[in-house]
Amino acid sequence: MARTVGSVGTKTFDEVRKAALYLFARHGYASVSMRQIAARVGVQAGAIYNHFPNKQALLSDLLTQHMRELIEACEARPTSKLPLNALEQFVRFHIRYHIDRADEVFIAYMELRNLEPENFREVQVLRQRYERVLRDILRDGAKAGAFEISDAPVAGMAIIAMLTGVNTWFRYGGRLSVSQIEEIYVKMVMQSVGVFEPTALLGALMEENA
Amino acid sequence: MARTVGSVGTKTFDEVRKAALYLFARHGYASVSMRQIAARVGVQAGAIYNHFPNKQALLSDLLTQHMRELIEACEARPTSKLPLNALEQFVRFHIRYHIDRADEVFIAYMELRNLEPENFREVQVLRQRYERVLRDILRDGAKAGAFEISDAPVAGMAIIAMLTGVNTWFRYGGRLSVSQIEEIYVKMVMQSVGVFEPTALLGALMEENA
DNA sequence: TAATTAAATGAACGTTCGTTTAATTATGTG
DNA sequence: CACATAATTAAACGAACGTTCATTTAATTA
Repeated sequence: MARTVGSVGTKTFDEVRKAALYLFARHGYASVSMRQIAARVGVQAGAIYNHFPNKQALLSDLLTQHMRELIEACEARPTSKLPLNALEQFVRFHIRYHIDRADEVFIAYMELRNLEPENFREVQVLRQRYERVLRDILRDGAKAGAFEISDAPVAGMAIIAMLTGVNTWFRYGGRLSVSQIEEIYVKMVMQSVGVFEPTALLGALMEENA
Repeated sequence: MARTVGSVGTKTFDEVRKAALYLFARHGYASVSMRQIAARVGVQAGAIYNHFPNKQALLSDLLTQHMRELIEACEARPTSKLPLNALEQFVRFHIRYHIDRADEVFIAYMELRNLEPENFREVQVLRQRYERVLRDILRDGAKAGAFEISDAPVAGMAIIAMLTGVNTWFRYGGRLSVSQIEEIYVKMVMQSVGVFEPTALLGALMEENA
């Protein structure tokens, strides 16, 4: 096997992905050498080329794979017909997923510019598909009078930025639990779109984690 | 002059800073070579070392300088005693400043990890001083009953992430003007902390840009 | 005008980079 | 067990990296 991302799922393939993810997230794509990745796997640099044609393919694989899994998980999330509940469910999903996959999320934002044009476009399309989920919830909710927002696209970008920002400061073992953080963000997002009364769903979950 | 950041304010010094800012923002610190920076200035790579001792000092200078100017501008912004107005003024300042200095803001977030420990700490201290401004507004406002927030530190980080996120999508000449974007974000932030009625200040500015 | 200093050049330094190649080892199938 | 194939190693490639340095050029001061 050589010159292509083909040995999917084999032991070394997965270990190379994992090592690259770890190192890219901590030091950045451009600062990490193939030799460093190989050393972390316990192998020589040349061995990586049996699983990935080059360094760029390794980055591209990590990013597109992450975006695909994000979308897949997002489509499998619980969703209500009520815009209000749908938004809350999206927020909970996004916060949880982005805390669980901190490294993947981080490089998906930081290393976009190190993707060659074709790979960049592929990731960009996937990202836009994800952002559209929230934008549609907001648009439908605004149309139904459930939300008080000036502009659904901007509101969507603002909310995603707010939520994803949790990754820049959250660390396990800190002052707040994941559940507590989730509640804080849910409340802020709901309020930001003009929803002030706790919903049944919101109220029940706040009791649960009180 | 050599081996130190000493030729501050000279022509080439400023041009090197500007070229580095431009290139770091677009391609990332690690991906930009001293030769590329020099070429953009119209000079040979060695000439840069008459103004900066090394590449790291160039990055560090850009980041600390940016943070200092941000804090200086922040301290010069209009500020009300009323938490509600103070928050609105902070939001307007932050949005404007971060749209005006897109490149500086971008590298201040993206290239932190490429700073050596000592330089990193310096920038981090400045960043925390800035974040504290918003946190104090939120804390005081919450104490006075002006805001409906669960946790001032988290709310502060969430709001800053939301506002700074404008840099990832805003481009001049787009669908919305800077003023319109400012209004949208002001409204979202005020609502996110539980403020729903347009204030006098908010109302007046919305009229102005209607 | 002469002396001094600053700035820039152009070549070179040692090192590291991503990647390739030939030889060797491991693996799995008849 | 033999044999084919896949995986890995160790060495090497040319290119590019940050940085240094002797020297030249330009500007300033004496």
